[in-house]
Amino acid sequence: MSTVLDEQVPEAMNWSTENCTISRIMEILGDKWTFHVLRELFVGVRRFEDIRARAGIPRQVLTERLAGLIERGLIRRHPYRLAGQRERSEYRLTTAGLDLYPVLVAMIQWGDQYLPLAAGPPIEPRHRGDCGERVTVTMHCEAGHDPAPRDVAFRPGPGAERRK
Amino acid sequence: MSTVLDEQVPEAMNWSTENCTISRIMEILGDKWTFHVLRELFVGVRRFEDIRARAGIPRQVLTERLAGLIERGLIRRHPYRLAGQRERSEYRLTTAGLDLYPVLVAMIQWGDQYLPLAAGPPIEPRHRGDCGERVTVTMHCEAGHDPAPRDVAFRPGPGAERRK
DNA sequence: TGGCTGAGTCTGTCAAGCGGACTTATCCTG
DNA sequence: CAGGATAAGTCCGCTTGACAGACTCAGCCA
Repeated sequence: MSTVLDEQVPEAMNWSTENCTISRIMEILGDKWTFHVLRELFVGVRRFEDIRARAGIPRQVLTERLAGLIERGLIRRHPYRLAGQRERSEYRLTTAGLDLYPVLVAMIQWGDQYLPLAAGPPIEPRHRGDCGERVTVTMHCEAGHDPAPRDVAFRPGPGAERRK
Repeated sequence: MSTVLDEQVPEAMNWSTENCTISRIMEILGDKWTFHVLRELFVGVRRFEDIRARAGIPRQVLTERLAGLIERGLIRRHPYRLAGQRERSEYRLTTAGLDLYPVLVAMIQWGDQYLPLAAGPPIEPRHRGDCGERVTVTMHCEAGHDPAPRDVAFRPGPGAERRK
């Protein structure tokens, strides 16, 4: 069933994609290996060899992705020294990196719903310390509602630019 | 400043990455073009040529990404016909696709904080209809707290597998 | 002195992305 | 009916990046 329509241009067609927030984030995160690296750091694996072996990343790619994440300010190098060994580096999330938590939690939540495993979720975000309960993300608006996905829409904001 | 430590293995090292939820999602989303396509669909741009031109995707890549998203169930083809033209296809988000809203909102929220534009956000998630207020995501745990990023940790869940 | 180890660098191969040209199907106009 | 327009692709050759596997380097230990 196809409906005959008069041309009705979606509002978004008038706005540029040049400065879109999603694009600018994708410059940083838009790559599967970067996300694998972040996952390792989020679960506490911080050393080159450990990350490489667990995530299965080619060494060269890992080197390059770590450098990119440092440059973008999501992680920092932190020297450490095991007893009887020379000093080496590990990589830790900065505050900016840690603030990606809601993104990761939202993804895991989606994955648990749409790509579930018979055995249950392999990884769970939890409130640290005494509480220990599961953590989820929800959307809510400034008027205090909790809108469902269908009730949310992306609109151009003050920084939107018209297209040429 | 580096501290001398005894070897202390992060707990995550014991768990397999094979079935990790993040990895499985990255099979679907872990690619910058896929995200660009989703952005277009989320803002209401649904036709091949419009998506291609706005996102700057090579045609071949777009064809392939749309096919992948259909196969994964995030979007569906929907025939339409403009007055005086032949029938063509457009692409729409399924419920599974729409349920990525919290992920996109979380990303935009991060981007607005760490990659801000002088002119303000170019795109804003808003509650549709009468309300119209800005939408944000927050993390909260089942005990009713709203933990900060530093107070959240990923732990192995029931589906976690030990590493070989 | 020689060996071990973590953290890389180097090298050649191969798949993927890329821009630009071409194709196809259907509609409208003359 | 011929010709032109257009959306949605496909085809082509070039270049870039991923990849596996070998090699390097620095400091520690025996």
